[in-house]
Amino acid sequence: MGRGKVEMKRIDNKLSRQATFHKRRRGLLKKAQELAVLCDAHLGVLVFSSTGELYDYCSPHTSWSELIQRYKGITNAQLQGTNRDDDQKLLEDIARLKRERDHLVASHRMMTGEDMPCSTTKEELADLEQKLECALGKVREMKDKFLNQQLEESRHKVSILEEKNSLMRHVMNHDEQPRAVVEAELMAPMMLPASAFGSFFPEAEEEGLSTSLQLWPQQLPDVQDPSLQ
Amino acid sequence: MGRGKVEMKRIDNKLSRQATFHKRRRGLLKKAQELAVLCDAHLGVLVFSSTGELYDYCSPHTSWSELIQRYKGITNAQLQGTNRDDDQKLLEDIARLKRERDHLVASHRMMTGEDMPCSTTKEELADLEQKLECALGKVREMKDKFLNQQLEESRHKVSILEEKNSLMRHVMNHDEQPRAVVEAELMAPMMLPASAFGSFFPEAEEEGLSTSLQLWPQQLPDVQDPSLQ
DNA sequence: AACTATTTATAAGA
DNA sequence: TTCTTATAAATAGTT
Repeated sequence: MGRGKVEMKRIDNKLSRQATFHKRRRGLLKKAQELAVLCDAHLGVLVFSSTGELYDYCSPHTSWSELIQRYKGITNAQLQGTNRDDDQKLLEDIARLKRERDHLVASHRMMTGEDMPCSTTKEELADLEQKLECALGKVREMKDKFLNQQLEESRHKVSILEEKNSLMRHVMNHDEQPRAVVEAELMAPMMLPASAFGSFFPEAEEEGLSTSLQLWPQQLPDVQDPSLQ
Repeated sequence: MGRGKVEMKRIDNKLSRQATFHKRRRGLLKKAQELAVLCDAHLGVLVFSSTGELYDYCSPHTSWSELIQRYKGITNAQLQGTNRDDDQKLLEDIARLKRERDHLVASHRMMTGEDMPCSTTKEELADLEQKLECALGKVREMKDKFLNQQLEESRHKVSILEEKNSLMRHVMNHDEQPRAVVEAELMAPMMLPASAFGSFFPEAEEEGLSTSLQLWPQQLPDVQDPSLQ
């Protein structure tokens, strides 16, 4: 329901992903409350944005703890009917996650050309090469954008300084204005965006956003708990 | 969205209330999964009909227990009936593995230039560029080695065939030797390495080595169990 | 369940 | 963000 059909997969562009998240989250919570009101149902919706913000809705006449207790009651009852072995399930989850992790680590090694599995074929190598070229292009584009931004800001700074400079020269040559006024103006701090020499995305510093990625491209993360290896 | 506007209050008629519940419940769960897929959000929807039936949706990359734990963490609410103490350690392991996994996935996205965190600095971009260049170089080197190997083997094959060919010509022109001997020699299979047109590392095929990476550079792995996503 | 006339939701663009 | 608008989707009332 929009200007075009939309493919049901993760939206690549970060900005439109955020925009869509905002709109659809509101839509979802609205529909949830409509369902609760119209049909007198007990329900809850719990949403975390990718940055970890929490949005939720819980229908009238109930509460999250009640919903969760009912949920536990029903799912446990169902589990009891079949396989009552939660611990086993958790252990399986752990095994699966470890496999996933190992897979990702291996992917990373492959991507960096650090370690290629024996079975790699010619086609896979060509494919990998193409992916790396594409990634490199994107990163260079980003770097370029970044440098241009800094250059522009630096030029802005230069022009401000030149202006002050000429004003100063003028004052020194003619000494016509009351000195106090001129000095006050010269002392005023320059207002430049904080990002002039900081990170690529200035807003990140202001809002205290912090992803788990900051350590990146240094190394793969070390695993903290040896028992998990 | 229907034949008429609908007032936002409990539907009195029981039948239409049930019909609406059925339709809107499906709509809600569908929208929930769309939001999760499109925006990569972690979310859950829990619905109880007035007769107590349970319907729920939980997005990939999370689980109800995880959602509830996060909710608890944020709201500080003392929700009960969630986990037994025994499971606590296992759940912590799972949480840690998930964090690791998310970190790796994010690294991969960064590496492919698909998604760069806001906090990326100039230095990190340059570093990433350098890493990608290095990786690209390694992959190209490997491809080169691979092609050269195939070329060499192909040339070897050519030289063997030429030799046989000249032998044949000789026999046909002079017909001096007993035919049986010549034919036996011509029929012998050519002994070429198995890898001539196979994978880069011939020994893999013989020893049945198989890593979990074969699907690589296509995509990040899909997780098989929705409860783990 | 199916069918549509309508209402809603929302994608894209400003 | 927020508004607008063209369009896709959801669904109310009906069969």
